[in-house]
Amino acid sequence: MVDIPQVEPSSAGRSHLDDILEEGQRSVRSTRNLLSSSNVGAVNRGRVLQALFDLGPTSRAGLARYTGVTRATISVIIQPLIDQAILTEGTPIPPTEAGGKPARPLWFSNEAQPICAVQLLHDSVRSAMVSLDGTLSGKSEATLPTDNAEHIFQIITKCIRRSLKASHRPPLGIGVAVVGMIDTDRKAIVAVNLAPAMNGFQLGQRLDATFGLPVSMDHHPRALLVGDRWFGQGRGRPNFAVIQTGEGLGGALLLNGEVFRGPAGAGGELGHTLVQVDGRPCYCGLRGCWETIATLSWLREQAGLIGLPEPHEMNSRRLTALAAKATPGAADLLDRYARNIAVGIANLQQTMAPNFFILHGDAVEGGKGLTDAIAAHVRRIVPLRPGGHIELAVGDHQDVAALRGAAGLVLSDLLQFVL
Amino acid sequence: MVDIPQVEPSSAGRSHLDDILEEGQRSVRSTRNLLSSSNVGAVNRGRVLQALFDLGPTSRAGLARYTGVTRATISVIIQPLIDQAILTEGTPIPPTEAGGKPARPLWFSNEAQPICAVQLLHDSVRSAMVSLDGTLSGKSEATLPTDNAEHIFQIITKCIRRSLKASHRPPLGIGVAVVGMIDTDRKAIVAVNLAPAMNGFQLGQRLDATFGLPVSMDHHPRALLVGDRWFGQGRGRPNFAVIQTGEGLGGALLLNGEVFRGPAGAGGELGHTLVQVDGRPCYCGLRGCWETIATLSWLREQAGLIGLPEPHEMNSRRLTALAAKATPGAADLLDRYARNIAVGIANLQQTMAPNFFILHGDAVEGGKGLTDAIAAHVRRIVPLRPGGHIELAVGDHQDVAALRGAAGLVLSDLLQFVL
DNA sequence: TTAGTTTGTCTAAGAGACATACATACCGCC
DNA sequence: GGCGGTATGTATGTCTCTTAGACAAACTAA
Repeated sequence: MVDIPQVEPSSAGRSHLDDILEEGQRSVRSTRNLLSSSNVGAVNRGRVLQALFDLGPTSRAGLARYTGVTRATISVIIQPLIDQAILTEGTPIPPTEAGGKPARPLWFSNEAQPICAVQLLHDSVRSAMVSLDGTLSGKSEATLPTDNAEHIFQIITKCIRRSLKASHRPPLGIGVAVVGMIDTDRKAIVAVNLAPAMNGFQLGQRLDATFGLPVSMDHHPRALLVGDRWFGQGRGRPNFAVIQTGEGLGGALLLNGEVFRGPAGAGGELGHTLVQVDGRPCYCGLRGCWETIATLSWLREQAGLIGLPEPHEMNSRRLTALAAKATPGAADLLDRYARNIAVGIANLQQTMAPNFFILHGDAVEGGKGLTDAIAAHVRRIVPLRPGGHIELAVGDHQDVAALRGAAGLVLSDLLQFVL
Repeated sequence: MVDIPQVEPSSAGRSHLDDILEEGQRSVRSTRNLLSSSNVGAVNRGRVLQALFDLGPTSRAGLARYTGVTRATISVIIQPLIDQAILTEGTPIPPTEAGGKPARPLWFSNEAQPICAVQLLHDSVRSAMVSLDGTLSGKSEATLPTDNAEHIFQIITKCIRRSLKASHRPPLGIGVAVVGMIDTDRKAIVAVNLAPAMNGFQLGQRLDATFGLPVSMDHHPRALLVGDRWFGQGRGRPNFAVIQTGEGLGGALLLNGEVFRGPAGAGGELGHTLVQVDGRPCYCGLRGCWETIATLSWLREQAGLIGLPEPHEMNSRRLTALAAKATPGAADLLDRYARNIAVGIANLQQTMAPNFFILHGDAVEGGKGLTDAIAAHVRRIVPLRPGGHIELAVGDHQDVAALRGAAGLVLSDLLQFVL
């Protein structure tokens, strides 16, 4: 276990939205602290913004209906946000046949500050600016060395600087999605497979110090989750899960409108849940982890066993194509792969009942056929119960999803008005 | 699947605490509704009461420090609760060496209303009155017929009436712990094993109509969870899990201070998570459910296979005794049993990282030896990570725990001021 | 006796949502 | 064109509730 000293984060370079929402976060986060009248303002501002995100462009009256308050209240909350060019009024929408004054929809201003999104892999880093409606710009990418953490950090900051140039406004913050294990409390890297030089590196604190911006950081599946929550299929949903397949396996959960994070950001380590007691050995040292039967390495091994062509480069896309061409054994292997993936999803459904799953990673490449097969296996495994209709969906393309996810981390932190 | 029509619950016979806290629950529950100053009062009242629960008897000043507000605020919140005889002041506590005015500790009044707790099993019903400090009185029990739901309901109400006589004050509500599958939205029974007559019965609505009291209802593991949260080992903890073993397997989770309930109360169906793909057939129709390797029926079968005496009556207590007497095979079987139980706990830890587990049911009878063995297996299976120290504890005796749990359901509903 | 400390209460001020009334802007219809 | 109906957005006084600060009460230690 890597020893990680705790450091005070700087708070320089704060943005408008920051200042507005800060108060609401600090004390309201803890269940034991009482609410004060002044917190209410910050909390409600956050909720109105979240409602706007979930509904899309909406009039004051619409927001009032949705949030259960009077139109006057919404006006008071919205006005300063308009004054600060965070929101703008769109062109009035003609009323329905019933008549009435045209509604003036509110939405995030083009002038609003963007978010700097970073995706950190074991051998490369990618970054971009993400606007509040999910548009990417200023994409940048770099290969990472393996020698030492300082050198790696230099490359990362260079990459970020290139992206920052794409925006003439200072960003709201920097969101980092890391493919590896993270300590979300300390915003530090615990362990990245294949890149041991980064283990224990306080990336969050260093980025904060370098750019003077608030940093939000989490591991890859959780970033995909918040990306889908703000910009994708999960928009407006209070409960869903993200499952990422491919070389590894990961998951993340949104429960009752909140991103689930265990202590120090633990939880969601689905890849190493046991699905086969005394099963195949896993690289983690145990036997029968879900990873041993639902990743690409399993698929490649099986493809080799049944003599499919180029088994070492097998993946969902190729296997689906082979099955479509009626290659002997391909359809059967595809179904077994679907079943193996379904096992972990079913276990998660039994445990936490999110009811809605968004797939990311390799399995997405298998298309609707694979997705439907997985869904069918899940439904077969999970006994039906009231309110338990299970749906599977497919996430955005990996590249976009990851960066939007990193941006979503910042949004979640900013709007984390809880309750 | 049983079809369950929805019915409006009556709201007759409301109590003081009810009225006080009602407002805070209704609109604050949903994250999309905004807060109002008047909500703040209800929410804070709930939080102060929760703080008092978690801390034990505490002065106004102590509560103020804990909750981060001024003493004046606590006084304002507390005063009406004292006036209504929900709280009382205890004898003053002498100050420390530093001097100062003696603190007057606050605690729940003996005059405070109790809670009616009911435990419903497939063949019997038990009830009691539970005071706010967890004391049980007026215990009552009855065997249930199997013929039809109305008859069963009559017996249940008779049992409850006997318990109600033990209290001269009207209770805050009726809490029901059901050994079976529950729809918590509709407070209806979905399915009780071995008692199909009750399937689909709207128990909550009927009890409400009969007694004019608010009814809180949930399945057994979740009742144990809230029981431990209010009256047991989980007191004051924001995250922990309850695992119940024995004839069946169940679990429940407290996450970030809130009882986890999926849609319609789903979730925590740990017994039928897969831990052995293509494993032993389970009565649910699938193969390799956790239940197939970690319940008493597995233990009895294995005991028979290795020739232990009276295998059909084997349980943790007897097996532990046999192992202590160095009976051949007993210690080995006990360890395998511990390992099998640990598998499900480890999977839950990997998925949700509650870090603290309270065992209930048969495994408790195995004493510290079995508990330690389970803990050791869990720690072996789960890779260590920051903030991930795993602890196991043993719950109260089954009878007390279940009824306190049922009472805890009412408390949770009343104080459900969410974050 | 005096200074220091902690508890608990009182009062004025401030934040913020709510109810209500009102102006604005559109529809359909006579 | 005028009129009732309907929906949006704004202005005003009221209500709830926390906060800050002052103060009395009760105790310790020198």
